[in-house]
Amino acid sequence: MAISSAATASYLLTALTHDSHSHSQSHSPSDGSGSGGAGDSEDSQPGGSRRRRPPRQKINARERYRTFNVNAAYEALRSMIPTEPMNRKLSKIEIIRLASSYISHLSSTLQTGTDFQPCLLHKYENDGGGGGSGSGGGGHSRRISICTFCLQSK
DNA sequence: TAGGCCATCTGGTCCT
DNA sequence: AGGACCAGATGGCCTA
Repeated sequence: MAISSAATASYLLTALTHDSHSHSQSHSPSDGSGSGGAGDSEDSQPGGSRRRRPPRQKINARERYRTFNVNAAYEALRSMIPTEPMNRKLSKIEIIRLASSYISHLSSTLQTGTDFQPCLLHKYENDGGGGGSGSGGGGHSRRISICTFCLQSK
């Protein structure tokens, strides 16, 4: 992560628009045979006996740009999740899980009309129905799950 | 050093 | 046909 910068975005865009049919972009994160994959994406084999593969640079650049956009979306989502401290580093899976949990928390806040442990209150209010609010599981267990954001809002 | 996380490459599939 | 999306593979970086 931590790639979010206008410079990176502009680099990715120029890499896309310039078609990148040159090996001179050696300052890029990985222009041809980077860290991953088979690496021999080039069509120039010394022996020349191998079958030529179509140049992948353009496709790779597009994929990099797509990944950049995905990461930008992760950052946008991350910025909406309150954490302590606020700039705490979150992995992608943590962002998704916490965002899901935070949405549930906000939903409970709306339905109960209070911001003091709304998830707990909401659970008690719905206890008669039998269906647990979210969290899934077997449904038979009586475990009380403590909402992270309820704990934070003390 | 092992494990987690990530970026990148790559080939396949679906869509326009 | 070309682009978008996806999942698998791979290697690098960081932390406990």
